[in-house]
Amino acid sequence: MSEQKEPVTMRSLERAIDVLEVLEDAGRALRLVDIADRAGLHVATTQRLLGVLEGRGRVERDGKNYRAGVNLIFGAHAYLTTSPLVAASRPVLQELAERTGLTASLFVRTGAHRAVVARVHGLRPLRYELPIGAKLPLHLGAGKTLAADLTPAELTHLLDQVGPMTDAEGRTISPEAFLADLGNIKHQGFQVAVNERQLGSLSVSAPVRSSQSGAVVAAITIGAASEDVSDDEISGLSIEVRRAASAVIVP
Amino acid sequence: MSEQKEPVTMRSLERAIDVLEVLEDAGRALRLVDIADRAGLHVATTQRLLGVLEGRGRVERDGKNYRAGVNLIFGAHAYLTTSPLVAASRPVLQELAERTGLTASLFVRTGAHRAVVARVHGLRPLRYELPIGAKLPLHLGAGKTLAADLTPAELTHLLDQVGPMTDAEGRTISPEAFLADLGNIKHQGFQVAVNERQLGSLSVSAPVRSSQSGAVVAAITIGAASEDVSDDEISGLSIEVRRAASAVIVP
DNA sequence: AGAAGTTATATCATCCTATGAGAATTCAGG
DNA sequence: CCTGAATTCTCATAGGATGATATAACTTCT
Repeated sequence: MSEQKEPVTMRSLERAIDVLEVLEDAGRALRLVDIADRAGLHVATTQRLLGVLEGRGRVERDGKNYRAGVNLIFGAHAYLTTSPLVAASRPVLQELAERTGLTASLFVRTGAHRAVVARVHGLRPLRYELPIGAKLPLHLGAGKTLAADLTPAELTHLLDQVGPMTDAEGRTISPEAFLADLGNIKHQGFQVAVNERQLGSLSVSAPVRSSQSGAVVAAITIGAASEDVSDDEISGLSIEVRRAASAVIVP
Repeated sequence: MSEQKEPVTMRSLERAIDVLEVLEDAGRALRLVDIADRAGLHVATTQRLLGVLEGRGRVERDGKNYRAGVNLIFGAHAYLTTSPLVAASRPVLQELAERTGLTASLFVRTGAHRAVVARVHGLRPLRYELPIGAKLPLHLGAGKTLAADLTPAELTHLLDQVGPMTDAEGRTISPEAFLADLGNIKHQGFQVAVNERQLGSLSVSAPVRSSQSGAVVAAITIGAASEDVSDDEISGLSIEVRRAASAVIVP
């Protein structure tokens, strides 16, 4: 097997995206050398790329510090307003938030991470803010629901991409424990996470599947402060979440 | 004058951005030829660019239809969390929304358009949704507050970039009327707009200026349903908005 | 259904453009 | 003020992006 037709490639464009990803992941303004360094590019090349991106409003700078530019906002808007998945999920999240009173979210996997792409607050909002567009790991909370569907090969690849995994309490998660967890989640069809990504909070997640391929394309999650939810409420919540997840029809 | 040092340029990257902009402005999935057409590129070139962008999760496709991809969301998140302007404005918008009970927004100009980059709802929320990332014209509503600071040369350029201008009621706005409006706004230091972009709604805007250059870098606006605000309330609101706009300290 | 017209995908020789070394300049900080 | 580091600029070269062309897959007619 594997007569993999090699993917299309364009060096300059790939590199421009590398630069953007550096800025996106940095979370703060960076100087030229830092960007060049992190992207693994020559300084002159990096400068040229940044120059073009700046000219197009996709990068901004204050003096010598570069950061993400305003025009990047239109891409996100376009994604959110044209994605069939997001459109199909919105009413479902709405109803889920109403029925449970909790905050309902939709996560999408992208590479070795996941993104929050939709969110509806319930009556008891969480005290921490998790804005649309946040990039989160796959080994914590709802992430595992997304990871559970990966092939062994993809999992191996993921494991050495992310390096050592830890939870909110700083404890190390061994690859074995992680894989065992994924197995359980896959078997159960949903997942409960307590104090994983965020201390004092709890989440219940279930996978959203493509109606034709059956592949997991997203996860629906409800989140709450640990103290707001008793142990015996959880099974009821898991039913709600699973129902919601399967109510999303995505082609 | 005009010893303009010509800007850095990289054909392939510029074209990739052109393609992205086409998708961002389309508001729906497009087919290959349409994209090539709108971007003014050869089909083969467009296909190659889309292939790379898709490989990087910045474009997605269902069959033959291309649309914006998930990974674009991280760029917006990065902009919103690292822009000093947005950070400085947030608490001000918060207070403005509380004091007036109306929805307070921050707009930034980019080229011949403006973007909603921050928004805080007051007690009486508007009935139409204007999500973060929406791209709006400069000739309506708060747009004019941003346009008022442009140089004559930039205005001329703007005018033939946008073509014929109309308002929410479909009436044509002549360039002369537009320029006259800008003059008034510049002179007054704030702006009231009724039924301009959205029928039945009203907005009051004021410019946010850079503390060193004095240039207009953004606009703060409060919006309301026309019926919720009486004529004599408006001058009070304009004071609030101007105070808010000048309370934003941006380097 | 079948044909004509579109659209998408694949291939490849050519020329143009991105590249990175290097020099010049500006900046930071001791 | 001086020194090392970071940024900006220039340019020859190699290597990659380009688009004409060809083939295949879809649409849309009659």
